[in-house]
Amino acid sequence: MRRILILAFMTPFDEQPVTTTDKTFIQLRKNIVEGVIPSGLKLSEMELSTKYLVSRAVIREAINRLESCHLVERKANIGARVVALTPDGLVELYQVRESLEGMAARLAATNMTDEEIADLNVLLSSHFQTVQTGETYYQEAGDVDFHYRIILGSKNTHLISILIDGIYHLIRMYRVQLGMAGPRVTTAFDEHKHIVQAISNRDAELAEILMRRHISYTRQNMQNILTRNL
Amino acid sequence: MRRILILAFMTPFDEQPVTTTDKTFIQLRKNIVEGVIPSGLKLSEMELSTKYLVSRAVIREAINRLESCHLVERKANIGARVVALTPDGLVELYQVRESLEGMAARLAATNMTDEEIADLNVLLSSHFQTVQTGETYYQEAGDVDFHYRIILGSKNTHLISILIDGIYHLIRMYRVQLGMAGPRVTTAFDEHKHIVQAISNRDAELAEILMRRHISYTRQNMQNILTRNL
DNA sequence: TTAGAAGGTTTTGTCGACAATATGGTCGCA
DNA sequence: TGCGACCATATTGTCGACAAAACCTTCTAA
Repeated sequence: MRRILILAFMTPFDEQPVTTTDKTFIQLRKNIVEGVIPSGLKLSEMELSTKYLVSRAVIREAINRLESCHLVERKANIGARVVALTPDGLVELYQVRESLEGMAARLAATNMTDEEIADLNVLLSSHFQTVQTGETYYQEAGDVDFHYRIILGSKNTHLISILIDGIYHLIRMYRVQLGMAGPRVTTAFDEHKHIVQAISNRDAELAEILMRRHISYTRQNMQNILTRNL
Repeated sequence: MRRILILAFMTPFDEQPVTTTDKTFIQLRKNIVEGVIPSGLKLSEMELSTKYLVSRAVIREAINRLESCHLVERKANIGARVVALTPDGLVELYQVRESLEGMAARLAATNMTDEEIADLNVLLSSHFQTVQTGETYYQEAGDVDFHYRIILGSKNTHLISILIDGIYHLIRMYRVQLGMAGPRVTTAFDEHKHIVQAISNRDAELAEILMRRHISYTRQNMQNILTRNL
């Protein structure tokens, strides 16, 4: 049930949009992450308000939220534009991600309930099956779900907020727009497995080390693709 | 010149307020951090707009920014209230801080220019002198300045943003409202000195270890005071 | 020809009013 | 007496218009 939502919208978290601003924000974010609104573009409030059939106030508030996610940059009296994707930016982003998700894995090894860990193992099994079928879209969703569960398992609200509200959409933006369908998916599975084992053993230090290494590999992989494409 | 600003407003960074929203946001943030607007209070948009002599739209946007800093929590159709300060929240906050500032110190050891490191040593010396005079207000400002320089020295925009825009005001809120005038100031000086030495030697690993330890000590100190006060 | 100023145009910032939702109190009923 | 529905009130969400700032074009002068 919950996974269906994940696959459908790729916004795995119960951020139920209640106001029109919420809906507009989520729609804009989706379009930016997926490149429908291209990187670097100036966001005109008037234009967007006619396009999305809402008032300028709604657009303004949505843009403010996008700025909080670091998906757009805003200058007073000038306007907002979608962030540029650069190799340096990718490195900076992954430096932060490595540190924070390493920490998340460490905390998760201590703070996840036995039930949550059991669920994580179930997820890993189902992930293993889809890996064998070779459906990259499902793999991507599975990967995101895996990381999200560990982040939530840290039980640290600040950490969760920084990662999920703050940098995960940007990570996905790099992935999608650089065309990372991922030759690394199958190898990443083994890394996931070892991380889950460490968490199951409540080995916090090892979980952190393995997670950092896992993300470091991912970064190297992305950098390779990035330089190859340039 | 720059330090005068720091001492005057305790907002050490060139966030020049240009719009009235900027000014209102900064004013509200200051009042929340310093407890003039008490923790847990509901923020009424109408009330604030009459109090600060600006329109509701300005207040709304300011509140949105406060939410981005995690200084208020907002619920759709209900409203925003100032965050509560709890022992658990403090621990979570410092877990994140330790990880991120440790990383900042590591990156700073690599990325700071020789000139910036020289400036940091100058700051340390002047800090040493003020420590001897025993002026806690200056000491606090000096401490903040020290940490800010290292954070900026990391040259990682995400890290800088998360720490300075995101969690530093909340840290200061805990400090101010728990009355941390700080018996730890003088001992902290030695820790600062060793961190600067590591950075001067371009020893990234050591800088991270020392910074993490420094922040861990600070956390323990605050937890002691917090439990003592309860 | 180019640099700079002036004015018109476009865009963002701010405002007050209306619509929709939540809150609080009262009444009725079991 | 206690619980739930209903209505009045208050608060937030959304909108369109006005004010102010940035931009673009054109014109002038060195």
